[in-house]
Amino acid sequence: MPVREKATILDIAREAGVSKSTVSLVLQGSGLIRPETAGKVRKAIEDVGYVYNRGAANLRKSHSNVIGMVINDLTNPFFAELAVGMERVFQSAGIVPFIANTAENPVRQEEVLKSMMEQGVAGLIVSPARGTTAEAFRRMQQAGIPVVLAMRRLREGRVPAVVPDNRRGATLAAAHLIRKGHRRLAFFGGFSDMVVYHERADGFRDACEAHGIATQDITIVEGETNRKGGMACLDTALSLPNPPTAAVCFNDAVAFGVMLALRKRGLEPGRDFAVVGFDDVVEAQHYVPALTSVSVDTAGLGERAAHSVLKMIQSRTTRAEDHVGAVNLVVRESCGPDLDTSRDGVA
Amino acid sequence: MPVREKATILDIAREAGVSKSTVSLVLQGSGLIRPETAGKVRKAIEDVGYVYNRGAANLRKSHSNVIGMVINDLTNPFFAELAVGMERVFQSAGIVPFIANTAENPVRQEEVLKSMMEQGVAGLIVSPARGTTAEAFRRMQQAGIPVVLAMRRLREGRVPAVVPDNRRGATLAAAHLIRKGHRRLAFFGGFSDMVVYHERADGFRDACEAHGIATQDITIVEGETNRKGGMACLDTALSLPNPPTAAVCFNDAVAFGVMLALRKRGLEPGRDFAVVGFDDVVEAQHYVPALTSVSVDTAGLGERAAHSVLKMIQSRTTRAEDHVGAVNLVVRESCGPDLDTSRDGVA
DNA sequence: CGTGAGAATTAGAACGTTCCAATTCGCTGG
DNA sequence: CCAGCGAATTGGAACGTTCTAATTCTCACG
Repeated sequence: MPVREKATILDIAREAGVSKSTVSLVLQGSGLIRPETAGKVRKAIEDVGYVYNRGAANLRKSHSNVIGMVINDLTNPFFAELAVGMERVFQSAGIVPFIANTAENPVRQEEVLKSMMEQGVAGLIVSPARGTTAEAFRRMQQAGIPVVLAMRRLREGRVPAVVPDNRRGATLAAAHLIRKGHRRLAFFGGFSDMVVYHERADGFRDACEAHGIATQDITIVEGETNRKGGMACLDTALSLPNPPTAAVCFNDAVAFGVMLALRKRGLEPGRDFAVVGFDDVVEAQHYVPALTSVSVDTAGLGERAAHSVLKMIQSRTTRAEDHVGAVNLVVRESCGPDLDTSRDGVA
Repeated sequence: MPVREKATILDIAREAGVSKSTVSLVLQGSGLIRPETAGKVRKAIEDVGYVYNRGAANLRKSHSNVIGMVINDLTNPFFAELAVGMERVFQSAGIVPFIANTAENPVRQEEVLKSMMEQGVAGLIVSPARGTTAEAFRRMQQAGIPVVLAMRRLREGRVPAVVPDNRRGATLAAAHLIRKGHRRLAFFGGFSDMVVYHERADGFRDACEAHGIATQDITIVEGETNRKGGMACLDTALSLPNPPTAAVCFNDAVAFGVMLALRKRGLEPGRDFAVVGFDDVVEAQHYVPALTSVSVDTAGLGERAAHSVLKMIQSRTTRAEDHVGAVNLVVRESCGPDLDTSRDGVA
């Protein structure tokens, strides 16, 4: 491979015997150029192995076609689905989104956001790391770069968000358990510094209250939002004096953890303890037992968020309406059959 | 939010009462500047809300600190793990990798690679989409941009790759099944236009041959490398006249599919049919039954690949040694206990 | 054969940074 | 008080593109 210097627009102008302006015009597909000339230019481009320098171009154009996607946990299949939804709409808009992972780390997130800005992104879709404040987005607001939050909103600050109806989802889940005959319920996972946590936990409480579940029969255990956290939550809850017989989990990962921990204790999820998840990731239906979960149409929310940024970019505004996506409960096997109300649960 | 024009280095120079050169120096942390002056500059930067324009800078510097990561299926947790490994090393090198997904689509991959080049990436780690040819990387070779393939290598062409020892892994898996007493074996999933497929299938055949399994007792079924593909493979295989009693699967996703399909037929994975996966994704250990799988230290390979590009970038070369990562079989429950050799399998 | 009116092409000034070379500053020593 | 030196600062060209305004072609028409 010849390590020839990287070709510029002038090189290919010389090669094709035209001016750099002409080449530029061809590059942006202007109809002004005689097809014959355009052909010559395109051939030269191919011959020389020219690669367009978008950085240089943006210097003048001031609008790039890159959109950044900042995600807090690439490892959670849930976020991969979100990404997939977004990509669908960007692809058809001829845009290549750049994804970056923050691993739930605000410091890393700061770096990532900085890097994206420096790169000159036209817009940003962010699923913020735990503990993110509106402050983190001041820079973008200042620079007029559209930001849409996905899946998680901020406590304060006016950053538009696309989120599922967390409260209602949790209400549905809890009501389902109560309808099944459970009277001692738990909510597992999440931390009180996350807005989503409050929304879901509140929805859970709503249902308990509406159905007259006594406060002392409600167990709430905070914990990490992954399998490990779920396992820990269950262990904590079952060692309590008045243990629950069923749980609404912060998300599916936590639910899987809970089921794992149940098995480890020789209890069968669904029969000995009912579990509901949240998010309805693809694995939920394949698990044994299949997980009852609140479905949130992740990919759909991703699409929605993508459309939002696109529109904001076009209308050069930095604000937009929030969007709250519908949720619905997908009943599978992890809550077992209706509980005999005379039976008193398990421990 | 004041939609003030975006500030440049000159604005902050004016603000701080120094020259643009000084600001530039401060920006790159030169020790030449009097600390006092640097302080003034940094304050101005903060006040004005300046964001560095890396595009403009690269115009002169000609080396960026962006590294691209092109992945063929973000949805597969396996690749998310790969990404995580890479990020670990990039993070400590102060580099923010940009990830893009090709969804196993060579056309999309072409777009993505083009976009990354235009963005001026310093190097690329690519897990190529199915059917990718060396041709796809000619551009980068020409431009002297280091490319390292991860997890999949190309049939032809000299693009350095970091891959697991596929052949040996498949051999281990098959040998395990044979040791358990199985005599009619299958290999499920993957397509013959994938190099990995050949490596794994060959390893499988090696073991069969070494242990004297007759050719007519070997079933090979191609299929998609996801759950759906696995289900299809099992269905096909069990409808054959001389059906297998155990299978080595192309990857864990296929293995999960196979187990699903077994259940659907009322067969119990592990007891009625033995299954081995490949990749050992985190879910493998949590599945019921836990999946026996070939572990490949995905994150480790990711790290390795990352180090490779870094080194290539530094030494401005475009070639490097291949790296073949060690594999080992993690035995769990999906192959059941040793098979009674008098028993004749199932169908 | 001259004249316009488009159509097609082009020169040249930006854009925001880096970096070399040149300038100025602050001292020390004579 | 000045020479001289290193430290600190700065001017200006260059990087690869876009875009406006200007120029040159081409050709139909009188």
